[in-house]
Amino acid sequence: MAKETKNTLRDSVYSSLKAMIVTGQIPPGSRVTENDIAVKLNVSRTPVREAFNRLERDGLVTGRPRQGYVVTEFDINMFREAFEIRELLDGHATELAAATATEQDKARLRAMLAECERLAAIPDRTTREKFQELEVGIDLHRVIAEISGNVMLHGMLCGILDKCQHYVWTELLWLDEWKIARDEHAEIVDAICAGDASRAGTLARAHVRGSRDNVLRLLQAKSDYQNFLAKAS
Amino acid sequence: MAKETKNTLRDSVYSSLKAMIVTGQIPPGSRVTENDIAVKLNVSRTPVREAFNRLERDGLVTGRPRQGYVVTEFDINMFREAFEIRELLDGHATELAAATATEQDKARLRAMLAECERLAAIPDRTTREKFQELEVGIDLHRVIAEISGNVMLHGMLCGILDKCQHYVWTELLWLDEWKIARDEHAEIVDAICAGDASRAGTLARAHVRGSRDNVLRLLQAKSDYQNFLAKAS
DNA sequence: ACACTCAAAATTGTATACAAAATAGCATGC
DNA sequence: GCATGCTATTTTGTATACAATTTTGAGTGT
Repeated sequence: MAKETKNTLRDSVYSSLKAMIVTGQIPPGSRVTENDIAVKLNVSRTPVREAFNRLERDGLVTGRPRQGYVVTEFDINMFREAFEIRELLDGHATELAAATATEQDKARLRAMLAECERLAAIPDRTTREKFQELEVGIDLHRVIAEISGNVMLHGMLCGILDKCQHYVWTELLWLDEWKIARDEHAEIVDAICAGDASRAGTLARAHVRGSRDNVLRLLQAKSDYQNFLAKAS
Repeated sequence: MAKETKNTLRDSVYSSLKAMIVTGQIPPGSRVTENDIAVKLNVSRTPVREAFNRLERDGLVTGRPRQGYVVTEFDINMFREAFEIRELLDGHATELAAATATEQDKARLRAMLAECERLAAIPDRTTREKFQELEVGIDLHRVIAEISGNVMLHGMLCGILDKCQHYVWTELLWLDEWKIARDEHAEIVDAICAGDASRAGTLARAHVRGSRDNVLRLLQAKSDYQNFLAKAS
């Protein structure tokens, strides 16, 4: 049956499908039919269709009339676009969060930071644990957006972060060199806790740019590696 | 049948419903049942359901399981949130547009400006013509976002602009004092045509702030008027 | 061997039937 | 007369049946 059982089948199917897509279980570019999913999750096509509709709205799948759905393949351009927007939104959200965070909010952020540290310190990490660290790192930004108090901003940032997460997980997680900018996260949380909105915003924007450059560097490395393999064969 | 006939019924229903909601034909806060719409548009419930799903994702209706859908009532807070984000996104999009606009793009913007002028100059305007002027004014921002070249940014801005349009049309259009900031639009287009990204961005951000203040002022006037009526009765 | 045509299979789009849940109204009891 | 509980209606959630369209493949003709 479904992975997570919520109130309605539609929501449950949506969650399952989204998880399968974001984590790369269903690889980008692969064609997915309603029937496959319906059979796999043991439900009828109706809730599956509605889940697909929402996923299409999220930009995680693209579907053309009577031709089925394809898991979105993000190219480097979409990635650049997403990070360009993230710099604006994340920066602003972090400023707002620094200005309005309560003690409870601050404790929550520090706890996430600690969890990140804990996961990073595990000696021989499984892939699952590496996933988790990445996920907490991204969740930190979601929580900051939530603390900002701007509900719309929070929603939009969550949508973008989903896509970034999808991209990183499906394209780059095979690289062991991946590193989370733990220091930068810590600095941002510090600035928020100190209530220094201006500094928090500046740090957040720099962090987004840094993450972007880091990913672009890894993509280059990946491309080089693939070229090397192609030449060698 | 449906208002606009596109490829699929779902799309057609979506367009019709969205138009009815954004223009206030279906007033905010009113409950809408799938069956009503299905009967009204002479289609089955299935495409109506899918249209509602998309509208819910757009934030134009909110639906809870087995309780039907309600046209979203925007309060002043949502309005502030939307304009806060618009200032960021619109500003950035305008900067990008100024940096990359082709001659064709510039001609398109100038044509929209001219259309705005034409509609504004009509002596005794019908409500429909007032609608149109407002719509072209908002469309100008959509086109600028499109010209920016950042597809994701364009999509997000369109979503926000839909909501702003909805809010203004349903809450404020009854006021005759409404004025479009034609001069500001012209200045922005000028800056884009001159390729002055920095100035275009600054103007755009100021324009969003100005529009926000203008709407807030009108809201205050509306509130005062309603209080006056309440006291008088 | 290649290309073209037609048909069959697969897949989505739409409609309808049925089930479950929530709301509203009515009746009954206090 | 009011409150409470039950039933009936309304409405969404899900499943399935049917229609339309696209794709694929086989078969035939050149």
